[in-house]
Parts: sequence; structure tokens; C-alpha cells
Amino acid sequence: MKDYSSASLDEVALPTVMQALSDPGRIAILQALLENGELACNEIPLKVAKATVSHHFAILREAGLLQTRTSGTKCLSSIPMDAVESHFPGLLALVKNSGMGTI
Amino acid sequence: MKDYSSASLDEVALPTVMQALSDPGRIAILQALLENGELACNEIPLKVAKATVSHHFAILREAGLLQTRTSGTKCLSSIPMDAVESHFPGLLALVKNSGMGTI
DNA sequence: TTGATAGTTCGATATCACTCGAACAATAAA
DNA sequence: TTTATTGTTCGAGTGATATCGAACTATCAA
Repeated sequence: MKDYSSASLDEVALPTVMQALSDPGRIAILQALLENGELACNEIPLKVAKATVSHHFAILREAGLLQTRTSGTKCLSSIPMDAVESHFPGLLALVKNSGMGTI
Repeated sequence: MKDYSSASLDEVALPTVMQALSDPGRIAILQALLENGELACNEIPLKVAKATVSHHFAILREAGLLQTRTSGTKCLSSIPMDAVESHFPGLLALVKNSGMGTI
């Protein structure tokens, strides 16, 4: 389908990561992935158009917070847990424990 | 001078905090405060106009990350460490350990 | 081959954020 | 009282971001 490229966290500064996490929809995406491990775009309940969802996934990839692999017509995304945890320890715990109501 | 009001962290959601931290200048402000405890606006070396600095301080206050008291013509700001640490554990460590070069 | 499914990309729009200079208010010092 | 210092507020310009529909590509299933 497409060869997805994520940013390496070595090259991502904190403001970029924070910017990526400043959208409630993207927080919801990460929370869903923390729960389920690996999900396709359409398996995450966001009330926005699919073009917007695709955009949010791209932002997260560019921040190094998402890795995506293709599988048939789907693209399955997950969080590179070890890399995120080593570069930004505690960040995922903050995301996980953030209750935000429904998006 | 002015009676500063900060947001209570009880009412601040994660995306708001992340948004506040998505600017390199504001990260620099927090880092300087982590180092020095309490500082006035003009004691933080940012290469932007003072109107902009004031704006950044306001954003941080609205995110509950800053408390400000007035002292003569100065206004001294500091981080409500305990509140931030209890609501968003690990957040300040991320800020502290983020090297970003000169702003 | 045809149709359905999954995402991306492309404009376009609307809103929000960063920045600044200028004018202002409040305090302190002379 | 006049002057200097500190920071805020306002208005405007500029750029970034969120969102969408529509068109497109790629894959799978009939």
C-alpha cells in the first residue's frame, strides 16, 4: 500500500512530541493503542472524517510515537514502546492515565 | 500590579498541558524555573519581545503550570511542583531532561 | 473484471497560535 | 512629581493546524 516512515526519536525534540500530543483525538489514538497493542485506522473510534484520522496518524508517526505496517488493505499501527519509554520516560503513563471523556 | 490567576490542575486536561509545552520558548521558561525556583519575566533569556514573553507566561498559567506573585514592579513566577507532580507525574522530569540548544 | 474496503493526497476553508510594536498601568526611585 | 522599570493589553500580520469532501491508489473478494 505504502511504505510508512516514522521519525526516529533521536531526532525528535520534546516540543514536537508535545505538539503531537496536544490534540485530544491523537491522545485517544494512543490510548486505544496502549490498550490494544496494534490497530488499524478505522478501528479507532474518532468522530472525524477519515482524511482527518489519516492526518493525525501521520502527525504521530512524524513525532516518532507510532510505527505502521501494512497488511493487505489495512495499515496496522502500534507504539514503539521501548523507544518512547527510553527517550521520554513516563510519557506513555501520562497518556494512559489521562481521562478525557469521549472524543 | 495585577492579581494573577492560574488554572487549577484539576480542571486542566492533558492536551492543554501538552499544548502549553509544545513551544520551545515555554519549555525554556520551565527549565529556567526548575533551575532557579522563582524568576521574573525578564530574568529568563528568550529572544522574543516582552509582549511575547508575557504571552508565554500567560499560557503556562492557564495550563496550571505556573504560579505568579507580584513583588513591586516585578512579578515572580514559579512552578507549583507538588500539584504538577501529583497530577502529571514525571512531566517535569521530561522537561528538565530535554536538551534543546539555545532558544 | 467488477466491486468493496482501507487509507492517502489534494485543495479549500476556518480557526488558532506566535510574534511584534505601541500604548497603557503600576510600582519604585530620584 | 518626574522618570525609569516591569509587565500587560490591544491590534494586526503572519503562519500553522484541524477539518472536510472528493478524487485517487492499492488490495482483496466475488
